[in-house]
Order: sequence, then C-alpha cells, then structure tokens
Amino acid sequence: MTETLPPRPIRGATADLPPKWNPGEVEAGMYRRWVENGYFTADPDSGKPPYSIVIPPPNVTGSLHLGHAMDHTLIDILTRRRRMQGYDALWLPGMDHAGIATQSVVERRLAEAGEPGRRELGRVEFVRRVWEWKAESGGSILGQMTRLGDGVDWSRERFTLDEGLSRAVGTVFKRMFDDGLIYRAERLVNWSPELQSAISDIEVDHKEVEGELVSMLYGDGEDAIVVATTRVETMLGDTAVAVHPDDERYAHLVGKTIRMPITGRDIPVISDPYVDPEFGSGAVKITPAHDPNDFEMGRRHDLPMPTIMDEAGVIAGTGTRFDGMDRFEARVAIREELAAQGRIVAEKRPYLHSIGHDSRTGVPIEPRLSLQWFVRVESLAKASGDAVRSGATTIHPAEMESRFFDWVDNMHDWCISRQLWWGHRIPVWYGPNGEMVCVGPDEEPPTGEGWRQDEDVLDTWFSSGLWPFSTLGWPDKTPDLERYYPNSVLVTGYDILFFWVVRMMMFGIYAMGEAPFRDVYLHGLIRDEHGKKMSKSKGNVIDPLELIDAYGADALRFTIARGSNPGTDMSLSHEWVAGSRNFTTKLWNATRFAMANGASPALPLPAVEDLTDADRWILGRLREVREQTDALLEDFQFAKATEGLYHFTWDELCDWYLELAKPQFDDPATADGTRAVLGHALDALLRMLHPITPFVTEALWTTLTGGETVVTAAWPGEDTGLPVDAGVVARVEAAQKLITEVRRFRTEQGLPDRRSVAARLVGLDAAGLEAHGAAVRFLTRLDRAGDDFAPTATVDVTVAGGKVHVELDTSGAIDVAAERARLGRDLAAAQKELDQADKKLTNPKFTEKAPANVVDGIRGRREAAVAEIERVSGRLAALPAS
RNA sequence: GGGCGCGUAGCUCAGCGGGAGAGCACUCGGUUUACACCCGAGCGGUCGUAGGUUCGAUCCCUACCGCGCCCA
Repeated sequence: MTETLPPRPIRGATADLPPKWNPGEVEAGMYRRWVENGYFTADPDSGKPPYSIVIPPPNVTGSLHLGHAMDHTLIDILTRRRRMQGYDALWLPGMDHAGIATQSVVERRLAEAGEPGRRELGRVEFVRRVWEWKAESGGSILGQMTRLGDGVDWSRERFTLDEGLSRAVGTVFKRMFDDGLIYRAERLVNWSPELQSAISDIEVDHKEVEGELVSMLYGDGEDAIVVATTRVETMLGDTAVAVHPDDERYAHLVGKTIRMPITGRDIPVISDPYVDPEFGSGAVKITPAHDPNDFEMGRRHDLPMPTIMDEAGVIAGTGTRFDGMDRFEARVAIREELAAQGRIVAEKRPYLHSIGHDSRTGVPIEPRLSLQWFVRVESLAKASGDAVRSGATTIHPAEMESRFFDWVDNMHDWCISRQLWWGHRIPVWYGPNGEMVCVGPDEEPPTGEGWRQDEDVLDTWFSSGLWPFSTLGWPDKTPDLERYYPNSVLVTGYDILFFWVVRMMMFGIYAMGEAPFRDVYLHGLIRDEHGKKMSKSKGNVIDPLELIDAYGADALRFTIARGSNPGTDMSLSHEWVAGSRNFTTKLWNATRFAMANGASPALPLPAVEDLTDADRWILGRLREVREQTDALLEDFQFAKATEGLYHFTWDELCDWYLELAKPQFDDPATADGTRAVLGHALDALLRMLHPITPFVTEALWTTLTGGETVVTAAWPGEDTGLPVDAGVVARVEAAQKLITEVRRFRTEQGLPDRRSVAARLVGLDAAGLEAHGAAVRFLTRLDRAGDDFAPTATVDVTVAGGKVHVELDTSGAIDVAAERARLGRDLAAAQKELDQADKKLTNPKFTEKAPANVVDGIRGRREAAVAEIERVSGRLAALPAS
C-alpha cells in the first residue's frame, strides 16, 4: 500500500498565458489574422473534398440579432469542423437587398430630412439614393459578423442585387417565361394598402379580430333579401346576390334583379352551390373585385368586377358621396346611411372573425383585382417534394418534413411582382401594339417609339431563392459552381422554411436539375429567459453584441450551441451566457495550470502499462467523448455534443483528473507521464472545442502546442486517447466513491477542510485500490496515522472490488446525531431499493416474462441493498447512545 | 376549422418501456499552492389529469385540461 504524501513544490504561473482570458482585447486581432492568413478562403484547386454552406443572407438594412447569431454559430461549427477534418470548406457570405424593408428605410429618411419623396424624385433618382444609402449605412451586419468569429470566405461575398446575381435573376426569369412557368394574369391578389403593392400569400398573416357582422336589406317589397357582411363598404362593388340552388326560400328570386341601396344599381340574384344555406340568411352578397370567393363566383357567372378602392384603400370611382373616404371610414358611414334608410336588420358586434394582415406592416389586407406576374408552381413544388421523398435532400429534424410536404403539396401560384422600385425590375417590355417581350440579361431590349419596360420589381424571395447557385457564378459554369453545388447543408430557422427553403428547392431543381442541398437543418428560435418571444414592444430583446461585449463571443456561441436542440426553441438570458463565460474561464485556468506543470502534447505518451489508472481513465473517457462528439455533430445534435464536452471538461478533466494529477506530478515515477497525458488530452479537447469556441481555443492551443493556428489543425481522429479498459474504469470509479463518501462524512461532521485528520485506510489492497491511496488521502485531506493514532470514527465504503474501512482520528467525540442522520438516510435509501427489488422478484410474472438480464440486474441490486442495510445497521448499532 | 408540438426539481430544459437527470437558483462549509467567473457537501420531483396496453409506463395508446406554433 502506497501512502506517501511528500510536500508539493510551489509552482509558478506559466509566462506564456496571462492569468486571465480577456476576450475583448484579443478577439478582433485574432479574427483579422485568420482572415489575412486566408484560413477561411475556399480553394477549388485544393484537391480536398468540398463542403459548402451559403449564409442565409441577412437584410442589407439589418443589424445582428440573436436569430443571426444562432444561424451563424451553428454554420460556423459545421464548417470549422469540416475544415479541420481536411475538407475544402466554404461558408459563403452575403446580403439580401430586402426590397420592401430597404425602400421603406430610405423613404423614411428622405421624409425625416425634409427632402422630396420617392415619387417626386422619380424612379432613377430614388434608386440612386438607395444605392447611396447602401454604400453609407447598409451592411453594418457584416462588421458585426466578425465579432461573432464567423469563418466566412470574404473573397466570395455576394449581394442579391449585384451584377452577377442580377444576371442570374434575369436568366431564370427568361427561361421560366419561355417555359410557360412565369405568366401574367389579372387576379385577385393580396394588396397591402400601406405598401401599395401586391404581396404573396405567404406574406399574409391571418389573425382573429373583433369586427362586426351587419345584416342589410337589399331590394324592396317582395323582392327584398337580407345579406350579411363584415365589410359593409364593399357593397358599393356588389354585382350579384347569390343563393343555394336548392334553397326554396329564394327560388322565386333567382334570375331576377334587385335594386341596390345607395348605388341604385340593379343586380341579379344568382344560384350557386358554393353558397352555404345554413349561414345567416342563406343569401350572400357578391363583390368579385374585393373577395377571393366572390371573385371565383364572378368568373363562373361572368359578373362585372368593378374596383371600388384605389391603391391606398380609399373609396374611389363609385360615383357616390363616399368616394375619397378611407375604407374604414366608409364602412361606418355607409352603415349609418343604410340604418337611416331602415335597411340594417341586425348587427352583431363584436363579431370575431379572421382577417389577413400584411405581415410586414400589420395593416389589414385588401383583396384587389390587378394585373400581376405569377410563378406556376405545381411542377416545381412537386419536384421539391420528390427531392425530399427520394432522400436527395434530408430535413432535420425529421418532424419538420410533414410541414414541408403539406406546403409543397398544396401550394398556390406565387405572385412575384411588387409595385416597388428597389429590386430586380421585371425584364419584360411592352410594345406600342400590345406586344410583350421578355428580354434575357444578355439581350438588347426593343427600342423605338412606344416600347416601355414593366414597372414592377420582383419579390425579394425570387432572388434569394437562387442564392445557392447564383452566388457561385451561375449561369456561367464556374469552377465554384461545379464544386460547391449542391451545397452540403442549409442551416436556417424553421420560421422561414416556406419563405426561403421551398423557393430554393424549386429554383435549384429547375435551374440546376438537382436539389440545392443534401441536408437542411432547421433550428428553433431564441426566446427570452421565460420562453417568451423577444420583441421590442415587450422590451425583452437582448442584443448579441452586448452579450459579446460582456462575456466574449465564445460565451455567446457556447450558449447557443448548448441550447440548440433540433427543431425546438431555446431560452437565453445573461445568466446562461455568464455560465458559458465561466466555462471558458475554467478551460483557461485548467490549461494554464497544466502548462505551469509542464504538460505538453509534444511529450511522448508512455506505454499503457506505465500509465496510472487515472491516466488511462481520462484517456479512455477522451476517446469516448471524441466518438460521441463526432456522432452527435454528424447528426446536428449541437446541444448534446456541446453538453458532452462541457461535462467532460469540467466534471471529469478538471474536477477529477487535474486533482488526481497533482499527486502524480509530485511523484517522479508518474510526473512525466502525467505531463504527457494532460498535454494530449488538452490538445484534443481544445481542437474539439474550437468550432464552438474559436477564440479561447486558439489562444490556448497555439500556446500549448506552439502551432500556428488551431483553425486548420487536424480534427481529433479515431486514435484519440486510449481504448476504454473496464478494470481501470471500475477502479477509478471505486476511488471516486471512496473519496466522495469520506468527504461527505467530513462535511457532516463539520470537519473543516483545513483540519488535519489522521486516518488509516484498511482494505485498499483487497479492493484493488492499492495504487490509489495517495490520491484518496490527498483529495480527502487525510494524514497518515501516527504512533498515537486513536481512531474515533469509521467510514465503511462498499466499492466494486470490496469494502474499504476508513478509520479516522477526529480528535474528540464525533457528532453522533449528525452521523446517525447520515446513516439513517443511507439506510432509508437502501431499504427503498430493497423493497422495490423484492416487489419485482416476488412477482412470478416478472421473473417469467422479463428478460433474463433485467431479472439478473434486479437480483444484483437486491443483493447490494441487503449488504448496504447490513453495513449501515451495524454502524448505527455501534454508535454511542446520544 | 385542419395539422404539428409541448406540459418532468423554484426557473430553463434533457431523458422517452426496466435504478428520475443537467445548468441556473437555493442551503451548509471553505482566504487548499489552476480557477470565488471557484472548490466540497447537500436540499429539491406522486414526470398535467383520468383511463388503457404491459410482468413492468415519465416513456406506448385513448380521452380530457392547459400552453405554443403552422395552415385555412
């Protein structure tokens, strides 16, 4: 039994690492060096396998928020790891021109500056001003990305409105136009009176609102008929009243006309099976130009479709006194007018119903009949669904697939024209004689009298839908395109699955003949500390830059990675990030301590038989952790991978191995081996942590190894650490249990850590722990028994290899009550275990039907419980009466 | 109205057929020669409710209650 405990030398701090990690002082310079050294620059000629991810392009108007931080952290983890694994990794950055958002910003600035507005300036001058704004104030997010440490290839930065991408947009438009997949039609579209533009279905949010349901009387005398509406003002555009064909009540009216109040128009009563005879009076007013259902009915019955509002939602062209009134104003005024005429027969208020709202401005949508451009989506959507069904593209987590399928299987044609100026102008020219010509990007538009280009621009999502290949040079066959398409992975929030992912799938398959990415990882949203959505109005928005300033970029990244379970939202607060900062500090101090003791991966690892159990245990755990980390990251399980590294670092490497290493450093027989083991373990650990926490690992790893950078260091391979040896694990866990039990005794006896306690360890050899005596004594602060040793207490610990008696001289009477309480808890726990085991084992059905290994397991637990009860009972009986 | 998901320790979340876990918070002790952004020990849960399947259910099924999201 080895029980030597020589005095330990005072060790100084290493000169290479400052005592404290100061991310704010180091990060910017470190990032600059990475970029300048070209670590993030992809190289198609490298001969390495390619790995590519394109950034979800942030709006040019945007600044970094936690949603971006989420995307970027996860993408950076994936690409940094692949780069270390020897891939030619490309993370391509860029921005979206964000049509509506950007145009709004510039218009607002013009107004604030008292300058002429958009219309006064005219299209050319206004667009020039937007570019000017972009050059001065746009893209601040790019600088903010460097704060996070994003390993993007800045040499390949793109913008959706730059020359190359505009050419891609024009090429796709022309091709789809020629293929009949883009068409122009007069349709009822979602019109935003605020934006004064059409928007697509997906940009409409349906919200329950409290409105009113007003029942009005149309016609007179026997021909009178009651209809109900929530939008009274639309009566100005009614061109029919419809009833169900089988509805006896109105059979006599079908085919006749009735006179409308206010407008005095005569409109027909028609029959259509679409009408629900159970709803209201069974008769409905038909306003084809302002309601989607009515529009369909109008088409079926060839009804006139008068538009009664202008682009801003103001009543216009009705020839009534209501012209010039806002739609909501008119709603009230017309109702009052009808009431005065005695034509209001019922009013239900509040009446809860669903209304579409412009998702950007929040104003209620006004369905409006207008001439717009559409993408015929059916074949494209089907192909997108098939790409996922066939496994060409895999969506993670799989639960999100059903949402994707529901969407692509029921998709409506996509309205792509916007009545804005900032964006890709529709490349169609109209001739003086009704000609319509779609002009490709490399073609000359028709010239001559009377030719003019379409005024509208394309939906922003049209150009972002091309992003996975337009950014790589398409339509040219560039080396980048050849190599990096399809992209390896797409990482984005599930909230833009339909907006963006589906469009990229459609365009990618159409233009490239192949889905744009092999894997789609959809992450959740970041919420506040109580799981509430962050919003300006709630005042619970956290600025990622503020977090970086306070805790360092690594802490923010670590927090995000640790919270990112697939498909689920995460809560984030300062406390969480502070906890991650503590982790980086822990890592810093551990490495500093190791280096101060001469740890280095350059030292040769001794042969297995020359290593201590602790050495072999930590190297075995290192191997397991590396395997687990790889498996989890391959499966996009960021939270679990990060959590695993956290616990390995803190609980195993720091709390156990570093403590066990202290006595090993003091023993010349083990000191060198310990330095090598610690050096190897930290080297591998820092490399595994680098994708998550790039800055602190760069500082530590370069110092520890003398290497140039960890960014391009090799990812730990299968030979990391050592194979796990069950015997080693059992012995180390036994020692840990012994140590914990003695500490527990000391704590409950109120024996301060400093208080020297003489003790004798009996049975270490029999338990196979003869080599662990020094460590047990060191970590429990037990001194060797002297000649005058007079034990006053005993702690018995049952471990895998046997039973260890620790006899202690506590220099006086022990606290019997505390000891009785401690043993009492142990006894109760053992008794509960025994009861549970007996309950199962006395049930013949259990022993018959349960698998043998389960039954054996329970038997083993029962035996252990019996032994524990015997031990604890004995200790209790031996205690003096209190 | 249709669909999806969630209700597990005070808070935020893992676990998802055979011994209830983590982080934070909390309690007690500690100026130990890496770290108080720390160390050690501990407290804390009839796993939403009610049925069912099973030898056995936090885990599977059904219903209900509560919450969230998507679509119409």
